[in-house]
Amino acid sequence: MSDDKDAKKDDSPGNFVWDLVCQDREKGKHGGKVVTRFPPEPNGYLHIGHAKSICLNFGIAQRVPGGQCNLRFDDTNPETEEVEFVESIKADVRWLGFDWGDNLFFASDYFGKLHEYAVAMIEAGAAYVDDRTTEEIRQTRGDFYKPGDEAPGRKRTPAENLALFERMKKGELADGAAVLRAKGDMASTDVKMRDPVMYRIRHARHHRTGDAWCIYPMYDWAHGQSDYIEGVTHSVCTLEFVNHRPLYHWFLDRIGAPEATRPQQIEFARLNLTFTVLSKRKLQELVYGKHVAGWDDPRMPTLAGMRRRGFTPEAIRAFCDRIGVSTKDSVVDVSLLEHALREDLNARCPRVMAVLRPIKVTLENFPEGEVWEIDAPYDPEKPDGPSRKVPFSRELYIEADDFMENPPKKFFRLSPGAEVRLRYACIIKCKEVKKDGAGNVTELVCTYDPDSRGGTPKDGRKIKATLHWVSAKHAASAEVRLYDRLFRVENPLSGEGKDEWLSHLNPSSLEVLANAKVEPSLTGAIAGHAVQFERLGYFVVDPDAKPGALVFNRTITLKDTWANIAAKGEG
RNA sequence: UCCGGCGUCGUCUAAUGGCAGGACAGCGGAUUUUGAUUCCGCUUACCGGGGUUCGAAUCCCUGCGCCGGAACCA
Repeated sequence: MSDDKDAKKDDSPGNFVWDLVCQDREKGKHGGKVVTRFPPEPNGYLHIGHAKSICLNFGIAQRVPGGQCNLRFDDTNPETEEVEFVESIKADVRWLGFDWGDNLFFASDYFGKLHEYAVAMIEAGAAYVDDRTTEEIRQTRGDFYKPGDEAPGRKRTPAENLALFERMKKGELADGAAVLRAKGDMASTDVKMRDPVMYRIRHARHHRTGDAWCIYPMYDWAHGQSDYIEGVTHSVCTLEFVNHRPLYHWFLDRIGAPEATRPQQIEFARLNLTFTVLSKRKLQELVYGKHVAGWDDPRMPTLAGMRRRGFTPEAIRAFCDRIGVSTKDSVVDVSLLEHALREDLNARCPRVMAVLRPIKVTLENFPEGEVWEIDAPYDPEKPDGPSRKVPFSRELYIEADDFMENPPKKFFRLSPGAEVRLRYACIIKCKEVKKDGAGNVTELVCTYDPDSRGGTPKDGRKIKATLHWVSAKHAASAEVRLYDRLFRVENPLSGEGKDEWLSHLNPSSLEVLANAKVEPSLTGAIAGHAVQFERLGYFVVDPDAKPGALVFNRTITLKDTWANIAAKGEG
C-alpha cells in the first residue's frame, strides 16, 4: 500500500497509540481519516510533559496523509484561565515545531452547542437540576463501598428542571446554588457514573466569552462533546482519565452520536522525570512562591524555561521519540533528556573559548606587546572549515580549576613545574605561584616554549592536558549564569509532608559569575546565540544581554569524567 | 471492605505463541590539541505460584505489588 510507504517515510519509532491508529485506518474506520487534538487548559505554562503529548498528537497527524491535529483550549473554568496562558501555549507549540494550521479551537466555542445538548437531555428526562449544597451532594454520593442516594431533583418533571436550568443560565441563582446533573446510576460501582455534574454556576468573566455565560460545563461534559463536534477520531489523554472513559462514551450515547463517527479515547502514561516536578500546581508554587524567577526561569521544566536555558526543539523532540509511549506509569531518568540535549548541541554549536573563574597567567619569556592572531576553527573536527581569529599575548587568563598547587596523582592539568598545552597556542610551564596575604593564588608565572607554536612541541614530547584560555588584554567580560538541577534528590515528591518537596530544592541550582572572560569573537553575540565553551559546556546568550553587557546561560555541562574521578577520590 | 489500570535490565522501551533486543546510565578499552566527541567491548531483566502448549514475556487461573478514582478542577 502506498499508505504504508508514506507512514514509513519518517523514522519516528512506533508506539501502541500509533498501532491503534494504523489498525483503524486499515479497517477503514472514519473513512481512513485521522484527527487528533492537543487540549491544554490555559491556566499555566506548557512543560516538558506536555511536549510528550504534543509530539504524540501532532506526530501522529503528520505521519498520516491528510492527518490533522487541532490545538484546542479546554477553557471551561473561567476562574483560572487567562489570555496570557493561551498566548504562551501557542508560542510554545509553534516553537516546538508544530503547526495547527486553521485548526485553532476553544471549548468555549461550543458553549452554545453544549447548552442545546443539555436542554435536550433535560427534555428527555436524562438530566436534572440539583439545588442542594455542595456538601449535601457530596455526602449523598456514597463512597467506594456504598452506593449513593438519589437526589430529590431527579423526581422533578422535565418542565420544572428546564425552568430551573433557565434560571441558572439567566444568572438568577448564586454561585454554588445549583448544578445540572445527568441521570446516571447512583448505585454504580464506578463513582464517576453517579449522576455526574454537567454545569455549575460561576459569575466570573471568561477570557473569551466575557459575561455571556454564568453557567460553565464540567470537563466530562465538555471534553468528549468537543472532540465529537470537531470530528476528532482519536482522543489521546493521560492515564488518570482511564476512569473517565465509560462516562466519555456514555455522554456520547446521550447526545446520540453515531458509533461510527465518534471519537475514541486512548490513554497513555504522562511523563515523569527524575530530579524534576511536573505537576501544574507545583510549578505554580515555584513561581508564585518566588523559588524561581518566573515561568521562564531557565531552571523550570517549562518549555519557556527550557528555551531560555538553551534547549532546542530538536533535542526535545528527539527525547520524546526515545522515551516511547506506553500505559505503564514510569519515571524517565533526566540523564536521557540531557543526553538528547548534548547530542543536538554537539552537532550544532561552534566551539569558542571562555574562562569562567579567571586566574592570571604571565608568560615571562613572551615579548611584551607582541600579539599572535591565531586562526582557530569553529569546529575542530573540520580544521579547514569556518574559523575566527583569537589573540594571544603575554598576559592570559586560564580557568582556576585548571591549576592545583598540590595536585592528586591523576590530575594532569597545570601545577608547579608541570607543562600543559594552551589550545591552538603553545606549551607553557609553571615556574612560580604568586599569592596574596590570605594565601590565595593571584598569578601564575610561566614560560612558554617558542618551539611549540600551534601547540605541537618540536621534540614531539607528549603533553597530556590542553587548557582553554583568553588573552587578558583582549577578552570581553561577561556575566555567566551557571544553572544546575532545580532539585537535589531524584524524587522530590517522595516525602510525606505537604511542603517537604520544597526542602529538596538545590541551593546551588544557580550560581552567577559576574566576571567571566570570553574571547573577543563573542563581543556582539545576540540573545539565543548558542556556543560550546570548550571543555566547559554549552552556553546560550540570555535575553537579558545588552550591547556591551554579555550574559550567558549555561545550558548544560560537557560530560566530565574528571569530575567523577575527583569526586570519588574525596569519598 | 469497592471499581479501574499497570507489572520486561538500575531507568525508559521492543517482542503480538518461536533465539528476550535497543537506548540511557554504569564499567572497561582505542583514538583525541576539549578528561568532550567518535569507536569498540562488558555487566544487568520477563513480579511470585500453578496451568494450557512441542514451545509462554505473550494465553488461562491465582497470589502479591504499584498507580488512579468518591471537585460545583482539568
